[in-house]
Amino acid sequence: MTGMRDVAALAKVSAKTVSRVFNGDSHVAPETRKRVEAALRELNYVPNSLATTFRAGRSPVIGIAVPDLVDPFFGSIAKAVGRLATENGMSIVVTDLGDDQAREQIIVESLLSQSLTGLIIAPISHDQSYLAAWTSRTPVVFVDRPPNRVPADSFVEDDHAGAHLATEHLIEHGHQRIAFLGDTTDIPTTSNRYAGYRAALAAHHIDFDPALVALGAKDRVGAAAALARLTAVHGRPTALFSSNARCTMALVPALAHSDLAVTAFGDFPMADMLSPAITVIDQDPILVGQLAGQRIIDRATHPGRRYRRRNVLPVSLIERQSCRVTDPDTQPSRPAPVHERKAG
Amino acid sequence: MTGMRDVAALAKVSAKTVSRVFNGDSHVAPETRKRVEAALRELNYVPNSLATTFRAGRSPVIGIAVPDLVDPFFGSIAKAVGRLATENGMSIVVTDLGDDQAREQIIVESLLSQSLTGLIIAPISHDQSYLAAWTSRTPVVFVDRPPNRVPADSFVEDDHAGAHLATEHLIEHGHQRIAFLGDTTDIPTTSNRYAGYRAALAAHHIDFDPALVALGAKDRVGAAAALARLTAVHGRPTALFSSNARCTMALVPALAHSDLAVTAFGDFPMADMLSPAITVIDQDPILVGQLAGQRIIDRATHPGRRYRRRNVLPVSLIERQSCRVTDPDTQPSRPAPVHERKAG
DNA sequence: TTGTAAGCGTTATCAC
DNA sequence: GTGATAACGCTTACAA
Repeated sequence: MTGMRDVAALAKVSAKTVSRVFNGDSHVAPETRKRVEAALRELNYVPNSLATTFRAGRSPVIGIAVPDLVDPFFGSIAKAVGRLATENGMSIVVTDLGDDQAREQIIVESLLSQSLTGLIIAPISHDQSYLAAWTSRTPVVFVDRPPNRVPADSFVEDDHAGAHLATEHLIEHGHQRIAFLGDTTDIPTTSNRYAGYRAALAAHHIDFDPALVALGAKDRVGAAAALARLTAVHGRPTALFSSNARCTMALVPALAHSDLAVTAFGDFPMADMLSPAITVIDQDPILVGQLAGQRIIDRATHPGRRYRRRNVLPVSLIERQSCRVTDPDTQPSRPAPVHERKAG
Repeated sequence: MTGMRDVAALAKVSAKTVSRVFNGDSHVAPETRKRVEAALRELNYVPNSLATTFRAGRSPVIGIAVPDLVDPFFGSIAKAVGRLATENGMSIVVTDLGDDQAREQIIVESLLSQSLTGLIIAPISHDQSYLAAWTSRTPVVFVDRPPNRVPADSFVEDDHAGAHLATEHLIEHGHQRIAFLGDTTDIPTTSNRYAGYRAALAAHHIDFDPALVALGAKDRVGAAAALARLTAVHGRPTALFSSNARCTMALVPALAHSDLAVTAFGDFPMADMLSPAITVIDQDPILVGQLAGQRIIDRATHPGRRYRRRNVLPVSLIERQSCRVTDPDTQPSRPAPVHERKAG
């Protein structure tokens, strides 16, 4: 590989002058600059970014750790951060945390040990206190899920309000026996939504029935089992609130054989094309990614400045048909927009 | 940050010995090793990976450039490579190429200038000759789409056979007027599938009708327009082959108002839950990712060795209902498996 | 305006 | 078995 020394030799200047020219330093004689530029071009100089990065002491890279990269929600976040990074001459390293909570710390610390410009994380464990040792060196921003046992920036959706909205929507459609479906209330996202669900029931003076809470719906088998348990309950539910998109997608097959009205937290591709089309709480992953990425850049650029730590983004309800399954006299509205799969 | 010199001072040895201990070199007296290990632990030594990487001259990172990270097909590839990378102590940098062909080279070269261990790419342009300058330093593996104007490893699905299979399947269901839907035959993936489609027609002595080829179906609007054009044709089609998952997803809304039988190249989440469930050619993005990632590792580990450049992976047909829309007397088979959205 | 020297943290070389 | 020294390619500090 041809380095600055080679260019310097060809242009008959010192390596430092080549550095100056390459980095646009103004204190170079036009004459010299021209010679150096010619040499740069002739040798097709490409800087050794490993050396530059080493010298700078920090890598122009934003790390992203999410539970599941294939989930379009997290995929969109990564994509949005990626675009922002590219615009700022940086790149992104992406890690899939999977679902083994015990591995989170190892994976994340291996990311952090790379002297990144910043880290964006949607954690899967209940304790990110291990981050405390890193945050002074590397800005960390939480997305979708708030930090546990460590102070850090976060951009999360309004889980409570969204769940309240979704549950209330079912109540307004005349339902009183409304089930809650989730994977695990272990993660704050789900527990917040659970709280929102209960708050909506309470606000409408509907008694909460623990028998209507079904967890473990992380795949199709689990969702079918959960649904079976629910319909076996004495005083079976007439409606169901699914607390996240993954559950909802897992639920879809079982739903086909059911007459439950449904609202769900989180839109997903094709949700509007199912029968019935699913009424959902819509989030904005692209915005989340943009805000989180921008925060990393801001923190890295102005280390001193103060920022709002906790940021809650509003959500909205997209009404489709699934909320009125047992409410058939109402006109179906036309399908509302859904996140489309598209590039760019 | 505490470095090897600090550890060395504490353990009263040289930095080199610390390096030896830390890297498990056997030529260290047990006595010394113990002292050093204690010091390492006491100072909580974390190596400066920037320095290590700089010294090594190459970054333990696999680059991935795909058209669209949110597309579950590419997302799965990235995820599979990521797992492999983690298992080998590496990470992945991911870039979304978007759909601006002109930017591909800039984006990819900015990746390559980082001295990666290797690059996995699903290109969007027609010319990757710019890679020639890099391949001697960095192994490059193409996925999903073969290289253009540059020799390189590739792992692609059997586009021709898959399209042939899908088209033939419609023919076997009694269709003679079969349309081809795509975004652009510009990319080899689609043109290969187009060829497979035509070959199937020819094999069954069905005349090819150019009026039944509809392109530009890259989003819902485009797909609806394409479908409208097709149904306006004299001797309108009774069936349609959609040449990629993106088109198919875009087509779904329009399909609801149509009686076309459909087969499609590429499975996607919820394809089995639509009405009708879409019969698809199934690919295996996880396998693609594993093979491509392994090839990068192999090439990096054994630079001399020779490998098979062109690798074509078999595809299979998953029969659902959409292929028999105008063939209603046949029994619908039960839904076949689909790539589920799941972590881990 | 330009060049020299030093150093970023790690590891390879080669003495001891 | 252990350590001094140099080197990776670049940039900062300082000198000329």
